[in-house]
Amino acid sequence: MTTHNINPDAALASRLRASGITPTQRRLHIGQFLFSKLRHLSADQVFDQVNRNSERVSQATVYNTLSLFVEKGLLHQIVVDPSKVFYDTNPSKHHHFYYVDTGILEDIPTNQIEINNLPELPSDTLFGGVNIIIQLRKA
Amino acid sequence: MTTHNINPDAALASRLRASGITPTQRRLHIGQFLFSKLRHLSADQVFDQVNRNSERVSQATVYNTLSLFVEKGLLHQIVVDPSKVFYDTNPSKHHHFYYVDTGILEDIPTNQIEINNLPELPSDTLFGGVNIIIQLRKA
DNA sequence: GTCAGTGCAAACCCTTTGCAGAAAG
DNA sequence: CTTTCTGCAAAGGGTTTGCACTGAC
Repeated sequence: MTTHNINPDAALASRLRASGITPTQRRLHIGQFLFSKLRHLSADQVFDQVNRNSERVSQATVYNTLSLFVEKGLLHQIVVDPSKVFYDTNPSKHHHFYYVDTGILEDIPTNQIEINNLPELPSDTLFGGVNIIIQLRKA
Repeated sequence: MTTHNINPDAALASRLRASGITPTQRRLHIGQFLFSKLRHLSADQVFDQVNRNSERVSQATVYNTLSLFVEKGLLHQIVVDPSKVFYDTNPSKHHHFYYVDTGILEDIPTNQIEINNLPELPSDTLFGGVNIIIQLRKA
């Protein structure tokens, strides 16, 4: 069967193409790493991990690729504070716990949280999303 | 009456002392400007405004003072994204609208918004606050 | 007089950019 | 072959820091 393909790169390549991204070697390599599980990583962490093995990817390419993936909707960028920016591979709508002491960001399962009495939006405006980050500290 | 004082600096000085801040000239000057009304300003905007008249305050002092005021609870720091950090003089608990197109941050009145089904916090953690920023775009 | 606060300029961190060489199609 | 991508290193923006001077008390 021609549509069956056991090469994970091929699957990812299709996914990238479907999002309008040319599947280059570097992007496939970064993508394989990112999308192998749900993650919350900084650009720096991605850079380190992606250069663990023989493969070599520059900082510029890591930044460019992450921005591109965000722009095309494959990743979400989560800003905790100016020096804490994470890239989240969980594609579903959800919010986050941020552990202040450890600097770890964690998903809050989608539908647990619920916002009521959302104020009326000012006229001539459209809802563009909500970011909710719940900060947690050691007990 | 000895406790009556029409000098606004004196009132602010007491306020700063009450928060454990030595009321220096620079801090009073920055404080007078900030606390004269509800504001959402970047460090840069504070620097500009505070240097409008004869008074001269360095960048370092503006940054130090803003951090000190945040640490002592007189201001809140609102992070929209890494290059959009605001200092909010509204002391009450509230959330924000962020106008993506204009870069303006605006308060959502305190009690309008309501979060339900807050998930149980992981064990050994304390609630450390929630940040909610609702992004708005032009209709 | 002592300790904290301030200004200046340099240092910093993270991210972006310019440009020449490499890869995609 | 043409266009897009990539690496390198330099530049950029916003914030912090080191140090000598000034001000608070």
